[in-house]
Amino acid sequence: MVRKNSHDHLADQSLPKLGVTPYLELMDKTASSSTDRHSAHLGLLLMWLGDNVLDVMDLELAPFNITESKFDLLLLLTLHDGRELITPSAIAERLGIRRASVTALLDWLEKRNWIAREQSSLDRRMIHVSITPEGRELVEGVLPTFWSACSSLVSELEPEERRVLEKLLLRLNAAIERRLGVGR
Amino acid sequence: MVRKNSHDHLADQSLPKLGVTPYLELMDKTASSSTDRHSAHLGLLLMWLGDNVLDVMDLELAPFNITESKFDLLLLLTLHDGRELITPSAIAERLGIRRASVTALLDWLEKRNWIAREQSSLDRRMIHVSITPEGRELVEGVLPTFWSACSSLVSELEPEERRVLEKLLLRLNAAIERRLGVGR
DNA sequence: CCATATAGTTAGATAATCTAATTATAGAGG
DNA sequence: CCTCTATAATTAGATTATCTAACTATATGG
Repeated sequence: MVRKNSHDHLADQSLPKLGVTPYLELMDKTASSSTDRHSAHLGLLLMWLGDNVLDVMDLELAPFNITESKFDLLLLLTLHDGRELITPSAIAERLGIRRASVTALLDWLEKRNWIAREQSSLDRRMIHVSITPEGRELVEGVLPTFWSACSSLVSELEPEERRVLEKLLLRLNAAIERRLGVGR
Repeated sequence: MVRKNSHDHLADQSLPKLGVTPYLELMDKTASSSTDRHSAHLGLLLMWLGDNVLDVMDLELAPFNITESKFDLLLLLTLHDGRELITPSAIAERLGIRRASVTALLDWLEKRNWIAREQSSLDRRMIHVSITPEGRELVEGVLPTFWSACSSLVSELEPEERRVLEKLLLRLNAAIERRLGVGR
């Protein structure tokens, strides 16, 4: 959600950076007694980081005129390509959104000729969604940037630190996916 | 972005969960030679986790009929309250969005009487934005849930692991904020 | 063969963003 | 003191990503 575009003049006025301290003071006054302060502090940090991470990714993909969500869908189609019949319903279930929302995404991608819809001959209520050669070409063009953007997120850390972080994030993510009922 | 609401029947058809392996295979084929595979893998995981973390937070705040973005703004006003003059321009700069977008957010919050606008007497082009007693009341009502939601994100980990994670996330976040030119 | 369930779409809404244009005010230079 | 330009905020109009509810077409079980 955070984005800063160049032109359009910004205010001279600017708010001083508070850092995390005022948040922690507020937490002391307002958190339930059953809430662990250290955990909440870490969770807050994780949320801020999550926000920033998604901003970086959208910023990196912006030059390709595609958002992370749409690219994610094309990647899904790429990875399942040829393996199973992909329907809008299945996509909706996987992405955790409504079928109507998938229709909108597919309309957008189809208009650019990156995906194709084909009526299933077995059950004519169903639509088979597939990525087109042009879609595959786009994905191929974007992927090197995508991977380097992923990698740049953690370039700050030493190899050993990355191994430690990976173990921790895997566990956190598994727990959260269980909670949300999603998963890739 | 991922949300699953109850009613509305979902497809029987469902895509098998692929896990991370096909992503890594694809990475081997499509990443630039200068991209470190382990880093990219970790970054991918960080992005997925970021997405899930934001979903959890919005899900936890949903019962209060406020989104994370709007709550974030109210929190900003709370923390700066009385300290400095807060203008729409300053908010736009801090949140990394345009002034026009801030106008829309403020309209929404003002309609609910959670913030107030007052023309500055020093420079009558400027608006002083402040949180109202009702706004403060809302924030107080939401904060216990907010902190417990933060804390729940990392409840999976042991205290020692949390300390390790905190050190790593602080460094990652500092680097990313520098890159995006944002910060709290 | 009909009732009901399912797949997908359409219509219409909301949220969060954007750009470009507009209005009002401030301030600087002649 | 007047005018020009810069700045603050808003408005108008657009896009993206979501939602719910209603609709259409098809399948299937009794």
